[in-house]
Amino acid sequence: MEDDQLSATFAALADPTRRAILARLADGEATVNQLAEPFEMSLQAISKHLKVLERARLITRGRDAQWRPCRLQTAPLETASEWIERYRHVARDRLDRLDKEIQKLKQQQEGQNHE
Amino acid sequence: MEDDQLSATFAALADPTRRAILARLADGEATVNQLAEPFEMSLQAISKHLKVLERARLITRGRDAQWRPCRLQTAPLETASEWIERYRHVARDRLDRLDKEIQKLKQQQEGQNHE
DNA sequence: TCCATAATCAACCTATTGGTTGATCAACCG
DNA sequence: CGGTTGATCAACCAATAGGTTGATTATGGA
Repeated sequence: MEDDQLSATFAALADPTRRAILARLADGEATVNQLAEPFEMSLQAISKHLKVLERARLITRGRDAQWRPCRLQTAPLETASEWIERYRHVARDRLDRLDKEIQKLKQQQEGQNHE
Repeated sequence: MEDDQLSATFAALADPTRRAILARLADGEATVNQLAEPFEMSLQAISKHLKVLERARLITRGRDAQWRPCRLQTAPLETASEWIERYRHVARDRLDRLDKEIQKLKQQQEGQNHE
């Protein structure tokens, strides 16, 4: 896990437990115990996962008596998505240009055949 | 790093060196030495990064004499992007619904004030 | 006040990451 | 053939990840 924001976001997303937690939080706030309920592992392990998500700014935590409700933050997801889309599109556009060049070369070859 | 494809993709993206390599490959094929050139670290370290990217299916490698040209594969990027977008939208839609409910409650309150 | 509940802190353990250096393999070229 | 270049393999190392158990903190309720 690296120090920059984008690396922290992707590292946080690279664990299925944490992704499941985020998926749950997309439906609304939840406490630590509620989030831990579906998993086999200890509450402390979930607490550690939440700390990772918090440091990656993917969640924020409030205070309601002894409960600490977790809330999803979508801003880092947006940044991560933008990074991915950017390079997907660069690659796609490049392939499109290559395709056009090939078409052009084929046409030129056609022309030569007819001479 | 986990065994499932999505975890492997995100884990691969969680390193700035690997992201820079992918960014370079979005512009077209490159050999290991070409990819290593901008970095301070050893060629072997880059080779390891490429192995991570290959296992995550983010790149494929050909054979051209003693060169091993690397090529970007966008399919895993698409899957990763879809995962992120899905939960961003779930969260956004939920907030929209909450907003509408609040509007409705406000209107009801208005009505009561006028009785 | 005393106890139960929610959650975190602390110490520990094992496996993995991300880097190093040195040796090796594979292909071309004089 | 022998040397050079491109790249990987192997062994090693320090730091981190992801889990455990046990102790601790904070709040609410009888």
